[in-house]
Amino acid sequence: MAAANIKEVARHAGVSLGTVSNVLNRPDTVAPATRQRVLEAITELGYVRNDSARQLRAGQSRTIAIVVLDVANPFFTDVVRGAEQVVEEAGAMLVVCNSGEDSARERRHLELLEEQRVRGVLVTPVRHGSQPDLDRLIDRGIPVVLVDRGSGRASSCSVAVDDVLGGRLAMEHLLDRGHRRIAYLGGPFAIAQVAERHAGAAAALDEHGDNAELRVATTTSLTVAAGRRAAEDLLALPARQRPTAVFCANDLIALGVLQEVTARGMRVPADLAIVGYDDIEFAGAAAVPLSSVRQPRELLGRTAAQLLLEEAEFGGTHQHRHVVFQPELVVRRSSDQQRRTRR
Amino acid sequence: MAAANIKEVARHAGVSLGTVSNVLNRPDTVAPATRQRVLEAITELGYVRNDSARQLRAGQSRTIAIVVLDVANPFFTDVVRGAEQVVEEAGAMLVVCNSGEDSARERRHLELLEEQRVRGVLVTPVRHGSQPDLDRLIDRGIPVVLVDRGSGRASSCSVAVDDVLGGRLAMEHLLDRGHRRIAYLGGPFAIAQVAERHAGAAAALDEHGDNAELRVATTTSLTVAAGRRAAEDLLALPARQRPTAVFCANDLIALGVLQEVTARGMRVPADLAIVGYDDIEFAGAAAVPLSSVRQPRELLGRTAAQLLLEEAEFGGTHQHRHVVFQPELVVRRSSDQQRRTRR
DNA sequence: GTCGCTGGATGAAACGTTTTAGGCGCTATA
DNA sequence: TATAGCGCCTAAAACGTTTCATCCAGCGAC
Repeated sequence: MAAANIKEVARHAGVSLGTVSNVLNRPDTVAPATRQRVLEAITELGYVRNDSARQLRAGQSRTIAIVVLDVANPFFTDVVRGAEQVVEEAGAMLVVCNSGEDSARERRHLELLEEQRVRGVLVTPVRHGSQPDLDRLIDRGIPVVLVDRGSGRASSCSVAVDDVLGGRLAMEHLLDRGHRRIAYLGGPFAIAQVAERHAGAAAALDEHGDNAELRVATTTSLTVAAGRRAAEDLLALPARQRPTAVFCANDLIALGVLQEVTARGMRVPADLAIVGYDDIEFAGAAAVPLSSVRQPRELLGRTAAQLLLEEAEFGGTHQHRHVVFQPELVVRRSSDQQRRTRR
Repeated sequence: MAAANIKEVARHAGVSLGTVSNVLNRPDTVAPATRQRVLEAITELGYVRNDSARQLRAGQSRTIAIVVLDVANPFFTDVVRGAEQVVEEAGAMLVVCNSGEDSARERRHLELLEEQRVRGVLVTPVRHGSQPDLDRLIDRGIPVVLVDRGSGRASSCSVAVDDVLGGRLAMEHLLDRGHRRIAYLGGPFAIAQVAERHAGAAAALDEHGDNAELRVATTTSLTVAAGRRAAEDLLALPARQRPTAVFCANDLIALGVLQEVTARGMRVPADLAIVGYDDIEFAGAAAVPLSSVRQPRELLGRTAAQLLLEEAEFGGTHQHRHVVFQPELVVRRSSDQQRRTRR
């Protein structure tokens, strides 16, 4: 009932407190008979180790945290699963924190994690640019790995997918299919991924998009609901100005657009082509199967966790690394139709 | 760099260690001038409270855990978000653990959480029936709330949606649309929800299903992939035995079935009607919009968290409660077609 | 018989907080 | 002038581990 402590176990087994600790942590250094007695006392009293005390003494915990932009986004849940595998193999525990694309919540989480002396943090930051919160952690000696986010930072590892390339692939595809009025939907632009995918798209337009235009519609978040709202705005445009294709910063937005647009009786891709990003599991199963830029999600999580564990273990000699994966465009029906170009 | 502790802060500010603690915890009891000096010392040294020590002293942590069957399932991510709201308002921290429908992992998580002396646990258990792991926690005085899981247990609160009713609604709907060969897809049956939704379906069949039959196909998990596999098996049946409708234990399975079945050229709902469960956000956006049994997901999470906090606060006088919400059938195209009954 | 070694156990220090019992100087009250 | 009360602060104990320096008994080697 009341949590028994190691001292009571010791008394009960007729040994010293240090011996019980040895049974727990270095069982081979204690004589079999004694060990047996101690183990019996443990089960009899229902003793459970007090992790706070252990950590206090150790100065460090065995948990690793991952701070994601949105737990409900299938992209991140897959990243989490990847990280989980690696972390659990290493005997540590992964705690998942949700920033909800909100800097303040992100900071709050990082502070709490710092108080808990976590062994390391995987994080997809809400804003790019200077990140005092992260620097604090790093100064403190807590390893940080940026997830889905490249970085020139010399102070941490990062694992990313080339978002500029991803944006470029999507855009080239749409141009290739004959689209000339194209919209980019995503936001907020403070999120690096949003900005970089746009940059890629813009670059592709510069290079191959003779007389094509890219309209940008900023959303407040990367969710299905935000996608629906963005689609409404799009549909409110006079037909002649309305884009014939949209490239969305992620699949949730794309699915939102798809829902809204088909609900209003437009055909996809004939009236509006759509390309998403992430290739989440639901993209291929959508009303109109969604073209999307695929990222190796679980691999991203696994790699990030590996880098983190490595840094946590060999803090001194550790060399920061920046891993970049290549995205891949998956063309499905939502954009797979040639458009006759009107001149 | 090296984590400064409260003692150094005290020395730096020229006060005693207890005073620093007071500044941190009861700022109003210390004179403004002193408080100021201490706060300056804190920022100057970059002091961050050590949570392990705090907890050790307090005997309890301020974190609450939620153990879900599958972090990647949108149903659970919504439950998590609901719980998160409430927990954060209360100034606590929510950690999300994933059992992955695996009892061993569930146990491992519960053990770790017990070691951490969490303030409480929200859990959707992998198996129903007796749960020694949970009983252990409760014996220890750690409040447990069962989520999405009713219970006759007098030893904990629970928050659930009436799964038997949900199964019944789905089944009555399919019978009403004229189906006579119906399959139930879901598994493993050790998961209470799976068993109860089936029970509801079976009951409805008993009552209204003159000469109709319910075939059960057990899946190994509640995922899209499992749904696809189940659909393959279904399609392997000779046409005359093949069900004309399936009721799936959750939407992920239903989406898997939908994908596989349409890929093989069958029409939904004409050749096969589908009803899912949970009404996740992606259900309505599917290739064929999916009929589904809707559950109040966020509300479930919020309510569970509220009950937990209440129990954690008023442990002594707390009366366990069992909240049950009503599900609601949402009919969409995947099942909305009358079938001419052949006699 | 002495010495050194070894396997096994012990006792105490240390980790960084929070809390409690007091102490000190001052003011208001009797 | 004593006393009580108050505001502010201090010193020390306690939380439950882990670890490290010791200690002890037994034993083989010389």
